Amino acid sequence: MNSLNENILRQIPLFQALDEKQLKGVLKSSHVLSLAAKSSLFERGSVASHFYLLKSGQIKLFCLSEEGDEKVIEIINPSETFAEAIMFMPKQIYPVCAETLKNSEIYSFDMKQFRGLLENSNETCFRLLATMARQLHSRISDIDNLTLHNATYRLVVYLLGELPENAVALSNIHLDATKVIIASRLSIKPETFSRILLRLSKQDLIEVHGNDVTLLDVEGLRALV
Amino acid sequence: MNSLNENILRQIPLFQALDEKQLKGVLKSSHVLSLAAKSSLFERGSVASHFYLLKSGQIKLFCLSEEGDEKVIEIINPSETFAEAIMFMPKQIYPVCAETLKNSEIYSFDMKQFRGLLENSNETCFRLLATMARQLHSRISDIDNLTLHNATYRLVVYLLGELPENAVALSNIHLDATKVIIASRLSIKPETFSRILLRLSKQDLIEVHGNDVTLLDVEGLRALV
DNA sequence: TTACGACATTGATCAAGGTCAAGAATTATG
DNA sequence: CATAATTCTTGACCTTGATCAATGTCGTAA
Repeated sequence: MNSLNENILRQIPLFQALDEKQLKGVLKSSHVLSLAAKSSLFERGSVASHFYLLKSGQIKLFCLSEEGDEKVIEIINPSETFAEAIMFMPKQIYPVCAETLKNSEIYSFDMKQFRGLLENSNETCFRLLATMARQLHSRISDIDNLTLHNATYRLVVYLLGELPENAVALSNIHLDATKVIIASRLSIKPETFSRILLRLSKQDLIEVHGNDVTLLDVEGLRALV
Repeated sequence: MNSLNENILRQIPLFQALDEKQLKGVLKSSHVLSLAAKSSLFERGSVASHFYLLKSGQIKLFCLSEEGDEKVIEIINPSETFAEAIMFMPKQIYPVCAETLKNSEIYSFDMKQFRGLLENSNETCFRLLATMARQLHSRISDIDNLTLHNATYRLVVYLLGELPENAVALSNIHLDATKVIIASRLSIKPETFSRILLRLSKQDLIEVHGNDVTLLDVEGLRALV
């Protein structure tokens, strides 16, 4: 079975507190979208009527300047929901753009309908509050990094953050997006990104092979931040 | 009557949906704090057990770097609540520091107690969701401005944002915080802030007298952004 | 296999804004 | 009112990371 069903929804925190009837309602008002890589899902400023759950693929949420420069706010990976917060914004308008980075399957949910459910599921409200609190914290942390720390710091923090919990010496990290995208997520230009990786390599802190980065000296990296 | 009472709470959106009994509960578990200017209310990383409503005065929420540099995330003015979102963060820890900018009176509310109320007031959940959605949007907009726009742009946007709705030609703006604080809010160094104001003055776009700024040419300013 | 396009690297140069230091202006305080 | 303490401004200089341009690498499709 390829289309959205109850079992899939039950895996997602936001939907876990819904009873069977509510879940059925969500399913009924949901749709599956299949988009090729580099397709737009929504534009900043357009009317927001749905929020989303990524089934497979990858999506970037980003802002554009007048000159066409792009800033990636967030990279969405499978089984993550996004754009839920807009349900409660004063204007029902997407504040960022969304575009697929890979071929993607996306579930969409009707905001109005879901808002209705929330009125009868306090626990789901709590889950949404938790989701939004996490996002808010993450954005504050982004601002902190942008304003109080330099590009190298941000990149090293990113690398260390990609380490699995059970980090051992010589841990390997796979960059699961092009370097241009990751650079933009960190607000670094691709050229600078490349130069920083080179410098860290020369200092024997990391080793880079394409999109695979080996952290040679985790302690040394931690010392930088 | 100087201390917190129902009438004050009923003015604040977050509390408006509570019934009388709930409101009484909130009052019972709340306290009033009086802090002189430049006092710390809480530190980043300390355990968060209360959220706050500013009665009078002014407070800055800010981050500190290892070197002691400061980034003001938000300036809190009277009848604004803050730190509510922490109730729903994975760790009950303040993610920023808070310090008074002026002598301040602050109401504090017990998070645990309020969370309990939320379980029985769906509408209050909705109000909190709306509050947090607004904050999230505001942080995203900050990131957009930081990464895609330069210091002059940010300052001009700030000035235009301070215009009252019914903006007329030659509108006057009062900077209700020291320039150092506003500069930090905009992530600009005080020296640069001062230079930008000077340049805008030379271009006859604004006129500065101490903390009062007259926008001489609103159209011209809008053209810059 | 080549040829094309996207992604990545490297070098040379530049500019925005930061830093440091001195002085002016404003505000608070005894 | 005088003096101290902030806050603000201005000048000279510097640093980070951006920009521009050229070249290299890799994967895909004809």
